[in-house]
Amino acid sequence: MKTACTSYRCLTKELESCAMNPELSMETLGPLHGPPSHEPELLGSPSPHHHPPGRGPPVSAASSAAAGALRVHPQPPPPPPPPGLHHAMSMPCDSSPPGMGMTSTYTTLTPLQPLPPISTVSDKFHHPHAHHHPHHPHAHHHHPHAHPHAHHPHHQRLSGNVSGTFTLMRDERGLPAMNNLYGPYKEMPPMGQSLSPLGNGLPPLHNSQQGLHGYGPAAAAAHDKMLGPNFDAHAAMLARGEQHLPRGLATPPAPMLSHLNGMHHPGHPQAHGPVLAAGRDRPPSSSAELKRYSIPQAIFAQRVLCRSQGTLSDLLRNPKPWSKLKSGRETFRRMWKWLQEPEFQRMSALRLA
DNA sequence: TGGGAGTCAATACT
DNA sequence: AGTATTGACTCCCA
Repeated sequence: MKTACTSYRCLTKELESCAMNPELSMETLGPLHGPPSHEPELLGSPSPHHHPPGRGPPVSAASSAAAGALRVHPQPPPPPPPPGLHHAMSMPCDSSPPGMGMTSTYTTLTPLQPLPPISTVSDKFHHPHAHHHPHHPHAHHHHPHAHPHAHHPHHQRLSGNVSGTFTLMRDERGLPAMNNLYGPYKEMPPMGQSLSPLGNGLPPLHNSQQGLHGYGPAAAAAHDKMLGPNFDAHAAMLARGEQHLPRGLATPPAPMLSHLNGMHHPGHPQAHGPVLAAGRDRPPSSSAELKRYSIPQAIFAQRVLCRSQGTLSDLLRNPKPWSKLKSGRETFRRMWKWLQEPEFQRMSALRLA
């Protein structure tokens, strides 16, 4: 795949240029310094670039798993999103022009539009109309890396305050149709729970507030330590962090989420006390959450993260320390943004598939 | 040029 | 059907 210019990378760049502004504020996020994300978005080009690989013989799972586990290092928390950003996310992947975001969906609920690149979205958040073209949502977009290099311009920061977290919120009411939205996914839990597929592990926080609490100092302390454990974790952190963290602290409590995935990292104490506090009970792992809601990794990966199922699976199982992440941070950002959105939007996004 | 990071797509496994 | 694993590939940086 990636060979030709058709490769998604190439595409990505192009898109990027067009599409978005990624930035998101991760910059704001502090630790993250985010690179500008460039989001790749999808274009759907399914070209078969890839080679046929031959897969080797099966490897023992155990060993693999172990290996994966090792990878994780404790890291500093992902940068929490800037406080202002809340809403940003909407459609991550699509190449829709800026300006359009799921947001519109918000209103209309039209679901299925592909999400525009996060960055884009984020910025756009303000504009509620998303008109995305219907790209094929499914097109495989494979866009590879977000290019870290791109620099982005400044975007404005979003200020919203949507509580991104999983609260169930507003949606409840707003969504009469919720069921529909969720339709595809089996049981939706009662509201109150966190929906995030990612499972932030957080307890149902209803607002980020709660979560944030935890973030305080401990988090800061933890800060460079590890992040996490997982994808979720990162995302979660981002998500939450943003809201309450003092700006100064931009750091989110990374650790908190450690086990989200179900992984425990013994090594890390969860210093994150408070954070966890919220969830002390052990928040569900992301994976668990996904399962809970019956959201397939493939769907989430594609729709929200613009990545392949395998990539998501790997991220969840083998999280890397934030500090080690480079362009891969973009993926987390996406997640973060997604988290920031109102649930129903989140669901809508997923539903596309 | 080599290595690391990130991702994909195929495939194995549940 | 969904998830985990893995080889291959691109891009970036030292």
